[in-house]
Amino acid sequence: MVSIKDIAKQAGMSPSTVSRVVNGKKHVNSAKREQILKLIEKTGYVPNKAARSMVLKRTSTVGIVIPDTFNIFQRELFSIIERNLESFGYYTLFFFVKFEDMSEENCLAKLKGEQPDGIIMIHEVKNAAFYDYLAAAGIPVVTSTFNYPGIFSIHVNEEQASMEAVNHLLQLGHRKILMISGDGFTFGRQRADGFFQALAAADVPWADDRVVFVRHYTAEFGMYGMRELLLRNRDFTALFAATDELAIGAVRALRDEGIRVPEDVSVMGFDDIDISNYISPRLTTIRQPIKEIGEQTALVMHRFLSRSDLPGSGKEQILPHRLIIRESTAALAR
Amino acid sequence: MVSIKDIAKQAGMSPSTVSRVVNGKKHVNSAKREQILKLIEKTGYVPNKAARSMVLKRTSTVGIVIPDTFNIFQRELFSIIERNLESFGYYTLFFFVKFEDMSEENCLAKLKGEQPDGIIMIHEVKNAAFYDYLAAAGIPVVTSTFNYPGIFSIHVNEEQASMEAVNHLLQLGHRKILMISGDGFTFGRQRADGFFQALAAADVPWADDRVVFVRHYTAEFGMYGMRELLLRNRDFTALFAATDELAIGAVRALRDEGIRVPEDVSVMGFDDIDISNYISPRLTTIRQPIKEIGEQTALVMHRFLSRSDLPGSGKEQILPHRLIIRESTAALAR
DNA sequence: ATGAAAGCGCTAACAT
DNA sequence: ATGTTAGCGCTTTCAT
Repeated sequence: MVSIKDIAKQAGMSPSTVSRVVNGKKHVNSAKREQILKLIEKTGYVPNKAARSMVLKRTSTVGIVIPDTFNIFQRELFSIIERNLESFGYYTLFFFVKFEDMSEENCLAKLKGEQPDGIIMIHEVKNAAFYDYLAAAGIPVVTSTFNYPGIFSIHVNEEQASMEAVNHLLQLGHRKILMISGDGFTFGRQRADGFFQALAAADVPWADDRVVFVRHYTAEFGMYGMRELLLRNRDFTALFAATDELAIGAVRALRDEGIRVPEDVSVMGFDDIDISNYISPRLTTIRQPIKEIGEQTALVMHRFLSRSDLPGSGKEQILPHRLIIRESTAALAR
Repeated sequence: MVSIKDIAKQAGMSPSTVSRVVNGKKHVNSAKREQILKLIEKTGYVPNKAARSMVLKRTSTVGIVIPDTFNIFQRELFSIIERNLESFGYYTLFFFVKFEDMSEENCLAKLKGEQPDGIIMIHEVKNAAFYDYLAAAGIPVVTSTFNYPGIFSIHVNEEQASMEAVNHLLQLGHRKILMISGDGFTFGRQRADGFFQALAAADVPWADDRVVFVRHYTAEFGMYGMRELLLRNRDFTALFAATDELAIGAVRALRDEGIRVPEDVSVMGFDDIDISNYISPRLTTIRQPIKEIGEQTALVMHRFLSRSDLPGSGKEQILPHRLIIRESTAALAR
């Protein structure tokens, strides 16, 4: 591995001069600069990140905390964040939190060793010690797609969005509406809350057994959830699933019972993942402004880190969602 | 940030002793060891990775090169690899290659700075300089899901798998079979080759315009590809898509024209991504042994790195695929 | 068994 | 404008 010393020696100059060139500092004779640049090109020299971090006491790295089982929506989100972070000159480090005991602790230990300059959380870690450590260590944190007290958060208004989803169903004439959500994260509860609120606002009587909370927000669990609901009571005409993947699984379970979507039952999703526009029926859903969320997340982090401009007065940024009406919902027959 | 010196000072010992304890070396008085361990626990000390890498000249980090636009199959794969790598004690670093000029160079530069101990490639980088650098730098490389001359590769037999897919269609009585593949990567060409070979072996006449190569292996491009094919010639009864996502998009395009799957046209996918078993119709596809591929990839890398056991004589490991028959294919209606 | 000292590659203060 | 020096946190000889 060619080091700064090698370059210096070959150029007959000191390491400092080379360092100045590498970092684009002023006060270097332009002829020498040229020469060094040429040498760098020739040798393929690239500064050693570890060495640099050590003296600078920063790593130029942003950690992204994300569930090991990230869904398609999260996958798209972190791609966008990564891209934007890169454009600001940061490296990205992923911390995958697994669905296991100790995984959060594990992740925290890793994080301590890696010392990222900032942390973006796309996953809601349960252990408060996690946030406490970050706060104590003075590491800037931004949460994306959920909010955590005291932390800068970028997300949509989940309740509001859910209410709109349910209102869409209500406007279509549906009254007997079911919901599948998850109990894992705050957004699952928020989306369920929006569901309850919308129903209450419309004076639609509603019973406890019309909602089921499953363990994961996947198609597989959507199918299980729907089967459970089907077992309980078959008198319904619409379903609101807390994520598109859940919706896809639910549609599967419905079809397996010979129930047609949307002719017999309307189904709403949430997230508008890529595939939702291609499957049959195309899913009616709520779209989160994923691009904006990703861009804002990276931008806010950059501001924290560069201190060029502290994020606005507030502690959260709420971005607008949008109802996307497609084929999986229809007016109540008759 | 608490350092090894802090611990040493508090314990009234030297940094060397602390280092020995941290690294579980012998030759430390067990009472002192206890005391230090307690102190580490208390202070939450975690060794600084950068400092350690610098003296050790290794980072305990494995880089994973993956396309920015990774599909669901790749997402699952790298999750598995990451998990397994972690169990061997490695950190994982992701290098996302974007679909842009210079992105590979960019990625290579990053890689040089990060100095991972090994590289796992899930993405087939085009630029030979990439592989050349890795070889010259003596960094072990393992390619997963594709093979590259001279590099240890773990993958299925793509041609063979495609032939089986096509044979399934042939056995169902189909003769007029179309294909959608991509031109981006080797596997796209290999899967197309398998298609041609199977047709040739069965003496099925075939024309050039029955295959289309699209730019990305996504549902969106599957839809475009199918539309193109539909424009050319509507006389066909089956389609083989090089990935499940392509297949999903193709089914969309077919349906938009009122063509039923599988009643009018049978559709085969490849990869068996999660969602394929939930959508309608459930996709008939080829399953890659994703878990085994991921585990083997991590294991082979570990062997390279620990030198405990060099990977077997060969340079590749071919894992068995499997035909998964579901609902999107059916016997040719008379 | 333990400590002192050197050095990994780099940057920044300080000289010149 | 450029070089010299110290030091970031760690591990590893080499003494003792």
